[in-house]
Amino acid sequence: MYRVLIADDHPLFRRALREAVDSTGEDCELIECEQLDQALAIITHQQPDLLLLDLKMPGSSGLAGLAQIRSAYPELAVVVVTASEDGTVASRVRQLGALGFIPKSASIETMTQALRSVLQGKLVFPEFVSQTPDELTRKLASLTPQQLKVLVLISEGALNKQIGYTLDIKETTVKSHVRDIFRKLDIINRTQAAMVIQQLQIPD
Amino acid sequence: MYRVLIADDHPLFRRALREAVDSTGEDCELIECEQLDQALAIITHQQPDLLLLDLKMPGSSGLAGLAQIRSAYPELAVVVVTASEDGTVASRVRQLGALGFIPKSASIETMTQALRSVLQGKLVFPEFVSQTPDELTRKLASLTPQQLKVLVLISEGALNKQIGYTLDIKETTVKSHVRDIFRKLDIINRTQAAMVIQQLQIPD
DNA sequence: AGACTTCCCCTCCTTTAGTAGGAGAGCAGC
DNA sequence: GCTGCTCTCCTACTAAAGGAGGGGAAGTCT
Repeated sequence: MYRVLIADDHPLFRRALREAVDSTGEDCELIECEQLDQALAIITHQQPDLLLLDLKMPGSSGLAGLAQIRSAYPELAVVVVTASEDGTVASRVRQLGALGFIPKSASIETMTQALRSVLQGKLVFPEFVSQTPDELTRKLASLTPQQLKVLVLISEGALNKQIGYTLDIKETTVKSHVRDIFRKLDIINRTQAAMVIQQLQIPD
Repeated sequence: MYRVLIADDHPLFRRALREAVDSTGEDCELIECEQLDQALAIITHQQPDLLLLDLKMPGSSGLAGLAQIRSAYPELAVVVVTASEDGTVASRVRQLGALGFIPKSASIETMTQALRSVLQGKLVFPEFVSQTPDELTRKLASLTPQQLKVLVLISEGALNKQIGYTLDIKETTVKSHVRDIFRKLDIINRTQAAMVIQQLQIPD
């Protein structure tokens, strides 16, 4: 009995994913949400076994969300389902520890088969996915969950004080995180930090 | 007798553009360059009548470069030639005052015809180009040439001091420009300024 | 000539950012 | 137990950013 969370802002596509999950023949309880922060809340409280994640959702499009989830819940199995066919995106998804990458152009049957493979413990990625590690992704994966949260808020133009308020920590703590982030990403100020996140966005 | 500057980093495509210009039947002197800063230098010193500009060149991909050129040399005729087929990009190009938008997928004959039309004073844009003004582009177009230079440097993570050194102006002057930029763009800090530029990047 | 814009520079001031170094609590794994 | 990691918070400091306001020079446009 698996608990599966589908995170996608598109209702029709959620339906397609439901079908694909049902067709695997596994006994699955389905949960759905439309936004990344909803997904994070559900993961915390309901502890699903598998997450089907769209990379482009309102509020947070890109790999930062995946990095946050993977960092905070390393035991959770994640399969990325996205409209992007980009090879760079797929290999970064792999590097961040996702178990599969399914293009939205795939048929329901293909998705079903891919999900079956993942549930059997196999990795499911397109052949063209590069194996060579990406520097940027590697650095991103080295950040702790809290550091990723801070980084995302920096990239939204937030002040340290605002970040502290949002995460309910002191501004001095924020500064500590910021300094550690700079060191890990090998940058010197928050403007550059913001651009790291921007580079991980998924183009429309 | 027209002086035409071709700014594109792809040699084969520059050749195609040369052919297209030659085929117009106009008497044209051709100049070529591969990077945006080269283009800016050539415009300053050789004062071409027409610029064929690729949006994606090493160093500066996106609409910021076009905005800089349009702002600094409003009399120069610019035709954007790009691999992007995106409608948003095309309408922004139009809003920034370019005279034409030619997809790289077009045939040489199509390009030739488009260039003829532009030389006759016509605007050449795909039909799907939206007419409704884009807020972001409107704000960007309101910046002075120097402010655009400062904005681009901000988006590269440069300090005010570095910007002053690069543009050979005092840091206090940089601060004045920065403040004016914030007011025009309706933002409050340089991190947000950097993301404005990032949003105008051309996706790969 | 007058109005206007742009650019440059200035002072004075407050706030924010960033550096350096340390330290305690909690928690997982060995 | 011990180690290591993470998160938290602290002090004290320097550097950078940002706000308000003004002023002068050069050019353009009417």
